[in-house]
Amino acid sequence: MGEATIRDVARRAEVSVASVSRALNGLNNVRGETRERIVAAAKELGYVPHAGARSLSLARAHAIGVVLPDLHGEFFSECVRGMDREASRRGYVLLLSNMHDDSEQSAAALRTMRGRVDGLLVMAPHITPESLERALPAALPAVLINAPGEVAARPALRLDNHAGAHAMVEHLLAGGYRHIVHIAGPESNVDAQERLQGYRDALAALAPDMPVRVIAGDFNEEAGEAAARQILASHEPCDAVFAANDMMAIGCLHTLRQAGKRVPEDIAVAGFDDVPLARYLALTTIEVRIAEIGARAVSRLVDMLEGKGPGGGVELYAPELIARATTAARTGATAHG
Amino acid sequence: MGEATIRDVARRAEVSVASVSRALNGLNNVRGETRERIVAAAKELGYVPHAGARSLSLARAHAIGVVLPDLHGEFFSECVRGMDREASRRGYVLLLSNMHDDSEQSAAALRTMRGRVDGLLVMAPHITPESLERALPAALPAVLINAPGEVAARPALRLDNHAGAHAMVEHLLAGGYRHIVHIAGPESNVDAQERLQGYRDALAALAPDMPVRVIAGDFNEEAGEAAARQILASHEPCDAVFAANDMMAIGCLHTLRQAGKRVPEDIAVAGFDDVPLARYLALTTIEVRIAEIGARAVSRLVDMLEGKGPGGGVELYAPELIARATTAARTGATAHG
DNA sequence: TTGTATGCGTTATCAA
DNA sequence: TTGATAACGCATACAA
Repeated sequence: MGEATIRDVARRAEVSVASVSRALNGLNNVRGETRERIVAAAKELGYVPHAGARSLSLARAHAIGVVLPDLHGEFFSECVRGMDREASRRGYVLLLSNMHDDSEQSAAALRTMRGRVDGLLVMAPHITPESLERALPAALPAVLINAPGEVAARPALRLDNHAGAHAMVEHLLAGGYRHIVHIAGPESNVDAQERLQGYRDALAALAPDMPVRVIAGDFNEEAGEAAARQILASHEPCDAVFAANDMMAIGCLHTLRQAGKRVPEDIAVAGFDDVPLARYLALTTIEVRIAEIGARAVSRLVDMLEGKGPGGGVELYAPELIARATTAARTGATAHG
Repeated sequence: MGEATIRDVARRAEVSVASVSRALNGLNNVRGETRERIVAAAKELGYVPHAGARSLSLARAHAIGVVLPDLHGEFFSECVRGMDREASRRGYVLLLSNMHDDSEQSAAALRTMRGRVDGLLVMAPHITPESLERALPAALPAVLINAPGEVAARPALRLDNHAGAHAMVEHLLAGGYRHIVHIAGPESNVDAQERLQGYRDALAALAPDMPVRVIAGDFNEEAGEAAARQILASHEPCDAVFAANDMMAIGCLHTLRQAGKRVPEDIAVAGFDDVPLARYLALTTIEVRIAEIGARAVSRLVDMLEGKGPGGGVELYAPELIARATTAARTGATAHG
């Protein structure tokens, strides 16, 4: 009942399995006529090599394990899309596993990868370096994406959140905004941490006299709405909001407008990520080319696997600011407002 | 250098590999004291079973191959998320492969799955049943999602596009709209075909005196923009547009508004899919619970693999209409206009 | 150029 | 209760 094996092909072509293997793998030490017979037999039987057996024999699975957290939709798919594109280009398959917040589950996810993949791509913005290092099989090559801190000299790709946040604060100041409030992401999330720090540092460097004001959030839209209500209720001045991601910015935007505020005339709003929604709402944000990062991560990992590169080092990806209507410059504003 | 194998554990515990296998797999025919020694040795060596070897021996990989087309972002991720959730719940891993339009690549994608997975989940709204049947390994259980036609009695999950489109036309007519134009999706896409047919059938059944007018599209925003321009330039009456998906509806919506049309006062607009954007633009649409479909597909496949179900048959998923502002009822409208 | 035999890491069968 | 050993499907060193 099962599929044809290499032995069936050998029998049909009246040769040994070794010859079949050689012929089908394109080795040159096989006579032309023999090869033809083998190829014909394989075709007739619809023979497809058993990848599992093959990888056991070769000690290469030509598969890459991908461990991602529960990302926001668009982000997740774009990342996987970029990875898949590069992986299939280089002859690898992707083994996917969502990593849930539970670090126990994460470890289990990593374990099931053993013996199925040649290397790992791990995005873990919320796991401590220590527990990540513990869960990561030492012998398995891995590329880390947006992991906090340095993990055991593993090659890593990181979004330059700090630079992005810095650029955004600079942009707002240049537009004439002075009292910039930051809605932060989850404290345990390294992206959120770096964006917050970028905000702080930019303010300290470019407008040291202006107040630093941070409202806690969790990357969800509701947090943005709550922050907006807090800002509206407060008596402290605020002419611009910089949220740590677009979803919070969007929630904030809506709540402000519903309360009768004009954006950006009364108060500017900016986000981070450039989700598709951002374009439609004309929300100023920071573009994160996540698909590109995913593809690059695969490329680096495959280079390692094939001994083509040293692998080491952290690569930083600079995101780009997309200025839109929600932060249009105040009339008469100058760069040094 | 490599990871510890079962033999290393056996050596360390001073038992045979057979005992190690038994102990670690929870068989009861192993003495308590022996089991403890084995477990201890495994832990000390950080032993993790080699899934590849295991699946070769068991003839079960505990992996599911997922072949998806190049879906719109949110759709793709939601689908995979639903699948992953159910798969990990039932102890399976997902092997992912984007299937590009090229049917050659698709066949290749399916081939690389052989020997790695126990079953297949295939979403192929744009491949003919014949070529899909040809590419599908006969011996591999598979569940089809939104595949055109019946493929070799494979169990299938399908979105009831026809019912969704029908419901939308009914909704528009009830709102007092009479001249409803449909912007179709790609001709080769079965979802698009069914939505178009639903539109035709609903109109024929509920408003046979009203004109059927279809503008060709391709599911992209630009097609919606082009359709809007066509509608604006035309002298034929049109008070509602029903696009085969949200992206085209959104493109249409923007172009109409930019041309000074009021929506829905001058012309109503509706889509299909309920992408996140739709909510923000208050676009009436049809909600497609794609994650649920993905999870259900996994569930059915695993049932088949574990002999728990017959598997056969086509399951239809009824989508739900989400009425929003872009199709608000005309003042004074009645259900029978 | 071809075939034989061994190993990849596991599980399962059969004896002991 | 344990151990030796034959699969699983393939690739490859070595012989012929």
